[in-house]
Amino acid sequence: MHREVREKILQCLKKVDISLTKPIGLEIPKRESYGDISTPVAMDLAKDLKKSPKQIAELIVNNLDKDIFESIEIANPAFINFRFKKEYLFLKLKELLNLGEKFFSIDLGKGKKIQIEFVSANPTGPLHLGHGRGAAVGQALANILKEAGFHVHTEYYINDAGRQIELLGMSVYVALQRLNGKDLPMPDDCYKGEYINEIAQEINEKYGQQIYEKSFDEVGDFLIDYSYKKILNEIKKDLEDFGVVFHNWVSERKLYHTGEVQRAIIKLKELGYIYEHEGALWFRSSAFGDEKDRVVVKSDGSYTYFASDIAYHKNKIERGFHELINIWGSDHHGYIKRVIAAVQALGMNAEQIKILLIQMVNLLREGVPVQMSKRAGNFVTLRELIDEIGTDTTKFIFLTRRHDSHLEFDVEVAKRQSQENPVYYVQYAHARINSIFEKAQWHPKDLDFEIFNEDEIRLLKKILLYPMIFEFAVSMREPHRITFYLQDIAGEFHSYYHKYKVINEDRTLTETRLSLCKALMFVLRHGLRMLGVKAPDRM
RNA sequence: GCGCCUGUAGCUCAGUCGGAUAGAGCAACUGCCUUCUAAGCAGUGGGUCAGGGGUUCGAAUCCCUUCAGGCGCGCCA
Repeated sequence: MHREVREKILQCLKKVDISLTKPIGLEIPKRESYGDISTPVAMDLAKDLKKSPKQIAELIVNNLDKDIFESIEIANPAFINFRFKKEYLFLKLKELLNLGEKFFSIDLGKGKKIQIEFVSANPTGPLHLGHGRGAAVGQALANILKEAGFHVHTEYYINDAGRQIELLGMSVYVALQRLNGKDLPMPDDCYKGEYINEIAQEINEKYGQQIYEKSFDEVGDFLIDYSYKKILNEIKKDLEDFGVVFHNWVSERKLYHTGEVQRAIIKLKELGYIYEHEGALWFRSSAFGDEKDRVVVKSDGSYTYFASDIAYHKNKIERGFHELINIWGSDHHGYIKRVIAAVQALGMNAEQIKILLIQMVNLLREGVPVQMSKRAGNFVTLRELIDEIGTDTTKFIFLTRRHDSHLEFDVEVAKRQSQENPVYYVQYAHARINSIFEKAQWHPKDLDFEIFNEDEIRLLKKILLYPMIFEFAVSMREPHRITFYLQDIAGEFHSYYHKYKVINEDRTLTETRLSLCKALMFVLRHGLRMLGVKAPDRM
């Protein structure tokens, strides 16, 4: 619906020979008295055209094709407020009913290839809350972008090389020794969670003394391999149960083994961005706005983590994506500039890579902050949330915040609150509608939309504006906007449901109201599907 | 010390890259189940948008500054 408005304004501007410098802004007015949809475009144009905003607004209104509007008003300072004709609304409703959820598919992507890399947690321990948040956002983003016509490719980058993974092996080794009566202290930088002991236990049962009697040098590689693979499998299972699916899993090790890391450095050297200083090789990231240059090959000849990351991004670029989206924990923010610098050095525009930071999740229990440390083994896992709170609630809570705002997650409240939880509110609306359709047969033949009352028209308008919200969520890369809309429209429905009987003695009225419910059902299903949340038939 | 993020109702948070009289949910209080699901509805109260300056027709939004909180600042990963 909003697209027709935008289209008409564009046509009109063309007609009066005004060119735009930025896209036409459309808003849903705060007050109903301001109309159904509104644009501040006249005010935006005022500066460029050196005319009063009001004059421009009048010019636009006078030259506008008004067929779908009941009224168009100019309000102070120079908003143009549109109100749709009922017949037009009914036309759109019929279209929606015919198409179902396909009504909401739009082609904004035009086949553009986007890669989203998210979660990418080190396989040194179970996924925790923060990873869950990244997973929920990443998956929802993938869903909406795909729905909007982008070719979306999701990927998990496995940091299965380097120091952390070695520490994992060492942790298991020490746990194994302790299990067999040796009084070895667990080194400070080792992982201490219960899962380490479980892995040690498992290895002990399977292999016993042929492992623990040997030195770490002898069995380290085996332990590392065994442990990280086991953990990675757990991670995969957790994500699967959380409804998150990756098209691809990329191994950091592999980038080393195939020589891609080396080739990436050579490539940068050829491009003139690598120089030697104090025995190390540096990448000239300062040429792209980073505070200082960064080491890629240490003076002892080994690569830094950054080197493999460059290789990984080079690999992404070579696969021909038009846009890369990386979803990181906010504690990596200091890393952004150098990665964007590397991507630019390798020939991509800065606009083609977006790094979304997922802010910290502050964990509370009954209002009391819980200190989380992966190494200390003191944290709430995603698995725990899935089991105790459920995937739908967990996802919904994660998606009821902007990704870059801090989130307080009180586990006890989320568990206890199951009755007042916003996700149930939305799902309940769907279940209620479904129960209506279980009681009534819907034969959308003798519809008479003219009998809609004020409340029904309002609900219909809100339903028909969902595509605008959806489009906005897509272009801003902000799935949480859908979450808020769903809560809003669910509220409208509950209110309506309470006030009117959908099934009643009047055949035509019943059919017509059922049509409205059907339309809303499509919206709820679509929105929930985008968030990765179930739309249950009964509750 | 430098950098990034945040500061909106008692609490948790929205607020369409500058727009109209700042919005939800929770909590509190008052009502509503013989009627399509009460995981619901109707209503009431609640704000100097952290403080101060600036930019302009117009600021929660942009700039400067102060304060408060979080997170980063290795030839670690």
